Amino acid sequence: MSADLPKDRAPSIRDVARLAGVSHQTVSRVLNDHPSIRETTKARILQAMEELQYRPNQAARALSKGRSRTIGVLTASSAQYGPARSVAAIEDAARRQGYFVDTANLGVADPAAIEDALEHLLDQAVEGLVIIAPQERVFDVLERLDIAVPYVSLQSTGKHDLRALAADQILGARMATRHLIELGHREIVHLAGPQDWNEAEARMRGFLLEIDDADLITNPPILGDWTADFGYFAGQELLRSRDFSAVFAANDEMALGLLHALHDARLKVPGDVSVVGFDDVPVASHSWPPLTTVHQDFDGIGRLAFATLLREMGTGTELPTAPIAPRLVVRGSTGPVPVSRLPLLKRY
Amino acid sequence: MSADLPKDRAPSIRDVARLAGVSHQTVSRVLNDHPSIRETTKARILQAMEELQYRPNQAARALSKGRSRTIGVLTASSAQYGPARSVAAIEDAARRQGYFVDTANLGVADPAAIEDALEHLLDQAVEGLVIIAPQERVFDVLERLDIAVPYVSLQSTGKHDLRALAADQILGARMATRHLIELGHREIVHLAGPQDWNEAEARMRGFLLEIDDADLITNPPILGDWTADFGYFAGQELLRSRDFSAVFAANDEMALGLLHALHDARLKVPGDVSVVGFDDVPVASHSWPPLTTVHQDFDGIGRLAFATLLREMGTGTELPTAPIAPRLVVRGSTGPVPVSRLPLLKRY
DNA sequence: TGCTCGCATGTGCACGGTCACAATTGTGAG
DNA sequence: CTCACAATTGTGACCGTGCACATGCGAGCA
Repeated sequence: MSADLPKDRAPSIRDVARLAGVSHQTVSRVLNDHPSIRETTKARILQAMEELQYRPNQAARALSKGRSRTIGVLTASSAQYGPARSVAAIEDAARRQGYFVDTANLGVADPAAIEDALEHLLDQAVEGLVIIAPQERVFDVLERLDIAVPYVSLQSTGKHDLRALAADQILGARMATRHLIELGHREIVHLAGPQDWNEAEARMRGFLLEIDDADLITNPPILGDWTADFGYFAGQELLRSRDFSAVFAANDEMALGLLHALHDARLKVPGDVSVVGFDDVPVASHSWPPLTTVHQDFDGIGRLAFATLLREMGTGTELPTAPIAPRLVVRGSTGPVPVSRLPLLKRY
Repeated sequence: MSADLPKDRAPSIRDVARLAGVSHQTVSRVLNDHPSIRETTKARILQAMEELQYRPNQAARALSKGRSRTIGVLTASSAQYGPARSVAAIEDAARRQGYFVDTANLGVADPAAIEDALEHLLDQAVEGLVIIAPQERVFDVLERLDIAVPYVSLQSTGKHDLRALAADQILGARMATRHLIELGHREIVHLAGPQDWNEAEARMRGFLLEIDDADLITNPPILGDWTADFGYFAGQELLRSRDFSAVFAANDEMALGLLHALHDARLKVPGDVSVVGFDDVPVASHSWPPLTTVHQDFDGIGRLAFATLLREMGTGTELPTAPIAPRLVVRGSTGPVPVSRLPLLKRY
């Protein structure tokens, strides 16, 4: 029978100590797995904890240790498949290590909003940050605020690569582009992501590098906003104005919207136009035709991000830095360049 | 010029107090907007804070006030569009009110994992919980643990409706089903979600109610797992074994997978088969044909969930409880029952 | 002038842990 | 049996804030 006088507040380590007939410090030792404690004492204390339904107070612990065991995740458009998936993986990994995860979402990404979200996370005394809002502006703010905690970033580019973890976007884009070139396509359009997104820029760079290596020419890419709606309208526009036999879209959503526009125009995919996406979202394999795309291991990236952050934070075990390779998944939306266009090719 | 002796630890209110020449309590009053403070004093303190880059310590505040200003979000499959969207909305609303959001993801949903995730959140002394893992098991665990904090649940059903906030799933399902019936369909198949998901059950119930009201008969629904892959395989199976002219899928992903199977079989949608989904994910309007589906306002649901939780927690202002109505969006995947099937209908 | 009252501010402790250090008990060798 | 030393346990201060309760001070009033 428990003799707990309901003191309305949660039981503390001293309450446990009293019940077990020891000092509060001994209880603390049990909590922290201190080596020298007599087994019988430990058992008695554990039982007292059980009886009182004791639960350690994280705030008190954070206060006295000066460590919050919390990491912050800053995301943009976290409703998108890739980021959402990575966030879930990070949370999972963090929880396994006893860390808490605090998230802040960026609706609009103007500097004020970014700073606001960042301040919010810093208020919580996070020990590290994961940035999944890979926009250059975010890094500018990060540098300006002179953040005291380590951070890593998902999705990479240029100057911040030391802290960036991601599938190699440039390589992925090159794989997609080369695939189209190998199928004989010469007039390839790139439907890019928003310019201020690092990964959009990296994919565009990969595309241009590959085009260049093949001695092809291309029109300037179309700058989109990642959405299927944009892909649809861009497709309508393209059909009206340009001559092309293949499109490399910077993500699957835009590719799917594009597919819609092509269907509307009664064009055959891949008979008339080939389409490649990027990400390999779950429905990509069920579009009509199934979408050829570049697969990324979002879970793996998330896990790796947390592991790396842990290392940066000084805790955590060293782990082999497995590079994350993107993978081209060839499905039904790409095929040889249409025969009708072959004569045209002679021009090049 | 600041005269900060770098004491390696973050500045506290006492440091600010010393610099401003007041007591720590006066600084605390500034932080908490206490009414009686001389303007000049307040200004002096604010400047001292600025100079020291002072940032209040949440852990200390939580400890002394006994309030963490943190809410917990328990999600299952948070990478799915709807939940991800609602979570983002919740975080946004919470941040606006100065609350922190701690998230725990449920990979597998066995009771041990549920309890684990819940314990994790409770360890952080959350003041409220939002459950977006609408599985009956979760509520069982919640009841068993006898949680001391208020909670609300997204997606509803039966016995927990008092705390449930969601678009009316039954109504949505009825709307989708009625739409098919009004188009003349009599052999309608329901591709349901996993039975242990409340919303899957609600949608199935809505479907059956509407079928019943129209005096139709139907085969037992097929129990799926929400994925497009399942929709695809279910479609192949259906084509092999059953006679039907329309399918109501419990979510868009399964509907899209089903569409794929129908395309593979060279069937026309909606010429041969009509398909309705549920959720209205962004790509639903760009499938081929564009998917008729039931739209839910995930953002609104998330915001309402947080507002309600705030009310339950005793803070927060009363707000009009706007019921969240789902909305049928008719697109290209549904049409009149095929002429070829009309004679068959005479049987009924 | 003395008293009350309200504003502005200060003092000291509590919150629930951890840390550094002291005290006590147990163990084995000589 | 005694002593050195390790194992185990206890004591008190401290982490940064907020609360309860003084205290000082000027204004208003009899």
